[in-house]
Amino acid sequence: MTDDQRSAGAPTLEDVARAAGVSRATVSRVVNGVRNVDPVIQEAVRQAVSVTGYTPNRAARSLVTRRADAIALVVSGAGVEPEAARGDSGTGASGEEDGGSGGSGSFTAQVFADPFFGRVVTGVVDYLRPRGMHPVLMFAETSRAREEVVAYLRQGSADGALVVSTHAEDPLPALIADAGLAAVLFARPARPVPVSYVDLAHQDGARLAADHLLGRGCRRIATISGPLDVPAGEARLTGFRDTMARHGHPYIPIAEGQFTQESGESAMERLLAEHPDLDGVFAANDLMALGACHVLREHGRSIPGDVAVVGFDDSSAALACRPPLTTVRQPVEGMAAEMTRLLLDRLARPDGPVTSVIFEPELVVRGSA
Amino acid sequence: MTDDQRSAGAPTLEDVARAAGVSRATVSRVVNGVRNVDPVIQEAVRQAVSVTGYTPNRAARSLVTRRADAIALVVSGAGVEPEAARGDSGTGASGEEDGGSGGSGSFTAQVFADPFFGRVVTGVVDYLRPRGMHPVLMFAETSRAREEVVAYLRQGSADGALVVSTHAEDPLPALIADAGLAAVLFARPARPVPVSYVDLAHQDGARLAADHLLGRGCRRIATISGPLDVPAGEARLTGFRDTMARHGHPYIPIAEGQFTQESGESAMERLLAEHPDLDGVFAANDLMALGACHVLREHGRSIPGDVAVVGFDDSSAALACRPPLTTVRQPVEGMAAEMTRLLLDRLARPDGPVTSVIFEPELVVRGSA
DNA sequence: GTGAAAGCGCTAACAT
DNA sequence: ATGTTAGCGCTTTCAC
Repeated sequence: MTDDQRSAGAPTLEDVARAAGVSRATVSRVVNGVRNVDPVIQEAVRQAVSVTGYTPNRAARSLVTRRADAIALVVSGAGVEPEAARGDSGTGASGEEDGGSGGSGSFTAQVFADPFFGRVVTGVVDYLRPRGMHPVLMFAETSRAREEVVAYLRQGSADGALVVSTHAEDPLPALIADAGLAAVLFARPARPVPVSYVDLAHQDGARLAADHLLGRGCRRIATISGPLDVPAGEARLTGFRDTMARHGHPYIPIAEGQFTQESGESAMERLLAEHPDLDGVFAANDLMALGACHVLREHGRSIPGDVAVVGFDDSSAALACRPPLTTVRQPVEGMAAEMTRLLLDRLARPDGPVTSVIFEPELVVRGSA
Repeated sequence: MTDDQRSAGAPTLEDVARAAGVSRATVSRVVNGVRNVDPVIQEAVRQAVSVTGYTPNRAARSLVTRRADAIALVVSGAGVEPEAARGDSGTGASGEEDGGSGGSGSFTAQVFADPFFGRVVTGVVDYLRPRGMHPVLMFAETSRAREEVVAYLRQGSADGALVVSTHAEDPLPALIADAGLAAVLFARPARPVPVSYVDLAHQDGARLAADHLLGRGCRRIATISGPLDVPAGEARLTGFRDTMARHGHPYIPIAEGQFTQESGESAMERLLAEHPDLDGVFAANDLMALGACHVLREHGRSIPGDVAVVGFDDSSAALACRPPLTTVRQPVEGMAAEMTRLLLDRLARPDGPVTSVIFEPELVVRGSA
């Protein structure tokens, strides 16, 4: 109860040492759980710690340990209008700059409009928390922002990065690798980079969808693909098309979407206009499937009676849909947790092997197909 | 082009100073943009910086400046089953512990199931980014987790906290205030705490909804409230009820929900069972309104023909609904940005006044009412 | 305008 | 098993 601390600042190791009548080193040992400390002294130190209200100063610790005990969670990719080379843009500049802030059109807003990212955050946080760590959230959709991420890591603010790319040609993974920094990716990069990643067997997932649609008797099947410059979008289309071809449907109607509900709606409109008789649709994610369902119903089609719909992801959108979506489950939380585990492993053993993990998708049958 | 750096580690101020032929102090001045440095030397130093590839070490800087240049974004509140005092729980303990991880039932997962949080993150990040800062994401649903948040701030890992409480009796704001730490809250705390906050005029929002429903001719109106132990839930109900009373409807059917789609569905079922003739519903958030719409349609009611539905928030759920929801817009991104601004202000002037900001909601008319 | 030197709070040899 | 000591890389008086 004696309030020994008189200096203004927070109590330091020195203060605790004085209170306990030992040296700084001993207090440090106790605080960090290093053995070789007399139990009696340990107890005395613990007393002193709680009496003084001591908390280790993170900066001082980081300075000497050279670890930040923090990791960055980076959402990377191109912003709105990746290669917007319209001739009418007045200001020349280097093409991409940080746009307006706060508006619902910002990259950040776009990102979180997809339930996918919330699930990634969930997986990462749930893995990190029991280990006393917390992620620093960063976005990197411009080259300037990417430089900042690299600088952030270089200055030791974080020990490594978890990178979720929204775009195939994302240069960030290579930048990080070149700088010799630790990272793990969500999804395999377009061009090989010596970095671990977790990914889903997208093609297998698409096959599950195709098999299901065919299995329930659909014969005029179309698909709403994701953006084809995103590996996941491309793989899901390929997997779907291959399976359909193998079953005697070499040509299937395709409408490309952008993984958004709105793009799913317009893709469905297009498909319906050209193929009014279709009886099955595979959308490359749930958000687009949800949009497709709206359009189908507006056109008087019952689901799954007239048209069966299969989505992908098993995100919250699958349950927001009526009927609830039959979909291909992507275990995003588990994948994000694994990604985090890989990074922490890497930090613990920097020379360990670069290993990646591929998850298998699973069909979840609900009402829409 | 001369590669001077020979020591293994990253280049330090010392290295740059040597390369530029000046002292560490001068390099520091240049790097930090302090005036009183000869332009010629400035240039020389800048050269040396880029030649050596120097990046300031954050820990060393923090140690002396006593600022982390980081802030925490904390989602606080009770986890699943706030006061789960069922007698059948085997392990006694203090009631709340960290549950399983990764599962979709975790607190983290619950939080991000609501589009609301993604919008908060968006607003915070978009405000922080141009200022070169990034938020550290933390969750605090158990008393242990709350202690960790306080410890995190006390050890200087972050300069302050942005706190979003999901629960009225959340003790975190008081804990932070008592520890003399900087914070700004999203939503006014249940019991007064000397901390700034941003909030919405919930009652005004509910009034807009009531006026709209009455204005379009609805006469048998019910409401699906939010959890009444959450200030926002309580205020929206009060505002709605008061307005209805003022217009001659002192008693209106109420079903309490939990701000989730599912709870909105069951609430709607209950209302419909007791009041099959209702022609208007106000749901205290969009997720519940979405659930209500599903149930109404399953019961053969057309929207807005038979029953008009008004939601609250103007979240992504409003557009995921068919017809799209007429709703009360809460400018979450703007509120989050303002919250961040208040915190940064506070950090810049610790003795400044504690001011809070209340935002006005706005009715967005779409198809559902 | 610039350099020298002190020291932020901590950990990790090394010595005892 | 414990204490002594030397920095980690940076900012910041204080002299010059």
